[in-house]
Amino acid sequence: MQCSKIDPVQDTATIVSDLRARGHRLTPQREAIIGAVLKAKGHIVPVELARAVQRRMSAVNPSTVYRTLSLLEDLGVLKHSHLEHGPEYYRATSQDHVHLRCARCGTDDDLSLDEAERLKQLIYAHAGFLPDLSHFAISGLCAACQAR
Amino acid sequence: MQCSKIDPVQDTATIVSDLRARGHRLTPQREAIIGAVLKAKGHIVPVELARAVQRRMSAVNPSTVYRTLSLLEDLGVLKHSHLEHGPEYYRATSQDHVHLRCARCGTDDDLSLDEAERLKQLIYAHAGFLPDLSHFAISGLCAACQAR
DNA sequence: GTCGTTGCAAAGCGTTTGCAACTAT
DNA sequence: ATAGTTGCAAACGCTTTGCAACGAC
Repeated sequence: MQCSKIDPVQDTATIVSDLRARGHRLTPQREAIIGAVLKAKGHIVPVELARAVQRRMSAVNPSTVYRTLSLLEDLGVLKHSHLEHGPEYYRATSQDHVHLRCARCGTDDDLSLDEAERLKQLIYAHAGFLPDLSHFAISGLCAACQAR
Repeated sequence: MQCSKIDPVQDTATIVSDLRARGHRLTPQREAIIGAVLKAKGHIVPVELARAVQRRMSAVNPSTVYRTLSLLEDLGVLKHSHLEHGPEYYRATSQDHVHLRCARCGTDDDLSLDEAERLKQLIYAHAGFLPDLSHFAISGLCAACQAR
């Protein structure tokens, strides 16, 4: 229930030395990609990053971008997210609800309408942002799987 | 621990008559696909549904499944979700945070750590489900865009 | 010079589309 | 008989992979 993770500032220098410590090399392409990654706020969508990098550096092959992203994941600079990969369609009749899916056992559950409403309020209280909860999935661990 | 879902029952019969009302036809393939859609709880991932249908009915072409899903969307049986399409990677150093993205203007915002923590608590209170908020994006409308 | 890295091209996967054959009505 | 539907094959966009050339060290 804690979320006090210290956020070590990750600068190019640190990443590059981690890279070298593992016997990897710094190439102009990697420099550009790392730069783009650090500049990105929030999430990183591979295709978009690939395009962004290519805009700055004429000819970086997409495969290089993909390979570098996965290298950065190995180095611990990036993490892969399965969270938002998912559903494409949902039943039109279903009311706003928040779907909970256990990442380990795959069990699905929903917040009650009341709980969903409170969640909505909580978010709305932040600068009046109105979330679209018409369909919403949150990944995590169910009680049973946490115990294991 | 179940929540009260008041899911207006959408049965095959209703869907089929809507279908016909629009001048569409009922084929064995569509029957199978509709059956699978109704059986699905929660979200529907096209590829998975396609495979599920093919398991039951030897030779349904994937394109038929895709076309039927989009037809069902036209009929209002399904809705398309853009919500969870997105990010693949996120910075490993970033703290748990909840990302808010305005669907209209694209502005990004984050809940404060405190707000994120309360959101986590709220979800945790439901059957002890521990959400993974390490990276999380919620779509909706920012205050400015609601006004427009 | 070594060996990690790159670009290229080909292949993979999910999805879309054109078209001729089929079939529910 | 008349459209709406289907399967097939081709095409598409994103991603991965094998391989030879390249270049950081």
